[in-house]
Amino acid sequence: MIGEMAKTAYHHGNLRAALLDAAERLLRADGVASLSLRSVAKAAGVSHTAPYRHFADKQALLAALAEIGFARLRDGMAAAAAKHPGDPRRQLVEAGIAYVRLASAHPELTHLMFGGALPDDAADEAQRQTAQAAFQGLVRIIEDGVRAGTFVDRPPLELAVAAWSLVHGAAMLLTTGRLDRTGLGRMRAETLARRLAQHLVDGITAR
Amino acid sequence: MIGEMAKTAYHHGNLRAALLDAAERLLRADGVASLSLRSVAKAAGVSHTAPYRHFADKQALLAALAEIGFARLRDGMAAAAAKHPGDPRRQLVEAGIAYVRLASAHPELTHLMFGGALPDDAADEAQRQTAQAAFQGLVRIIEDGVRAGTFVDRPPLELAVAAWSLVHGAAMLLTTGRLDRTGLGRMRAETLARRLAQHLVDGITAR
DNA sequence: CCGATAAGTTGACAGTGGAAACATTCATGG
DNA sequence: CCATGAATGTTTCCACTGTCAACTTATCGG
Repeated sequence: MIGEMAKTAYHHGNLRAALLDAAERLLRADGVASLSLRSVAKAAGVSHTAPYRHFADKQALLAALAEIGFARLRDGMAAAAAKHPGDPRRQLVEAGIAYVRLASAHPELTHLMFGGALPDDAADEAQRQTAQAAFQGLVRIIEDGVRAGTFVDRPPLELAVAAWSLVHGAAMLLTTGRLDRTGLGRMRAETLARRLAQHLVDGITAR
Repeated sequence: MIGEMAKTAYHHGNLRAALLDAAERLLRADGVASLSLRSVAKAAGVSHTAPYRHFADKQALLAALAEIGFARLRDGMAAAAAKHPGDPRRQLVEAGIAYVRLASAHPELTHLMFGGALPDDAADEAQRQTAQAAFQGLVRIIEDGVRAGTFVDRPPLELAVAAWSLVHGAAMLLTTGRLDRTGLGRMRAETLARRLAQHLVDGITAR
């Protein structure tokens, strides 16, 4: 522990992490619309331009926050796969549940990650890679399932996109309150996810 | 044509519609992040506070814009159902295609409608009803299919939410560029939608 | 015709993201 | 051990934003 953690102990200690932490709290509390760089700085106890020593601009901070979310997603996918080794169908359902659960536990962060609030190219390379890794968790489950003959003989990518779309759509509809009027909005996110995922698994199971 | 169109012909002609039109153009061009009320007003050729004569605030204008999008979605769902009368499976696939096509034709508007940019309660009652009507298009297709024994005997609402989630997720992933790295991103939206929808239709078809 | 009112304008204000110039602190090699 | 340069943080400033209040103008019903 000589010099490797150099970045962490300057003036503030570890402002970068503190800013991301404050930003996530404010995001959860007030939504992305009313999250200002200045409020983040204030919450972290620094001046309103201090963040610029750690992030190129506001978008960069939000992108870093989004990447944290993608990393959680990636870990959730991996954990779901590890939970039912050798059983791709259960793995897939479990992954779907994890996806929806994470999203509904952090709705505002999810909207930041996927809502297009990052105007377009704001996604840096690191973020894209982390997001890709999360998706690969699904792809791997499905590749295994196709190889084992559990799932239909279709391009695994296509099946993975179908699965991803389903759980992603459910997550987004849930977290934006679009299901509130349907009577299913009050269902526990996990329960809903399990039922929806099961329909797709039925659809892609080899017959 | 005496007095019923009273609201349309004052000073500007029909500023409300002109504002929504300008807003949609700017939205498409620059994204939601850089869409300012002032730029909308300028594009419509009026002063920067003129919009307040027609919308309570910026959120209200955006909400009205979103409702236009939901109305298109509702009409698209209805048209898809009308295209294959008596064949719920094709109706459902067609509805999915229409959904994804509309979204990828108007990505920024889609993000406005679903991305959580309207902070929370900004959805007025009219908008919620229009959105609900769009969803009902799906529900009706599925109710018919369940009644006819085409689809599995599950609550139609549950099946409809599954279908909605799938196409909605596909639309969001497509329009946020999340599929670009997968190799399926370049596929025509309609083709992708058809394949994905087919998997779900397979899943909910009675066996 | 005329007054009420809807529609649009002008000017102000606080809050925002960001740039520039300045100040402070650290970590290190002479 | 300490000066020096880079990393970190602050102050000040600016253009722009959403919104409010007060004002002007066009329109329509009596």
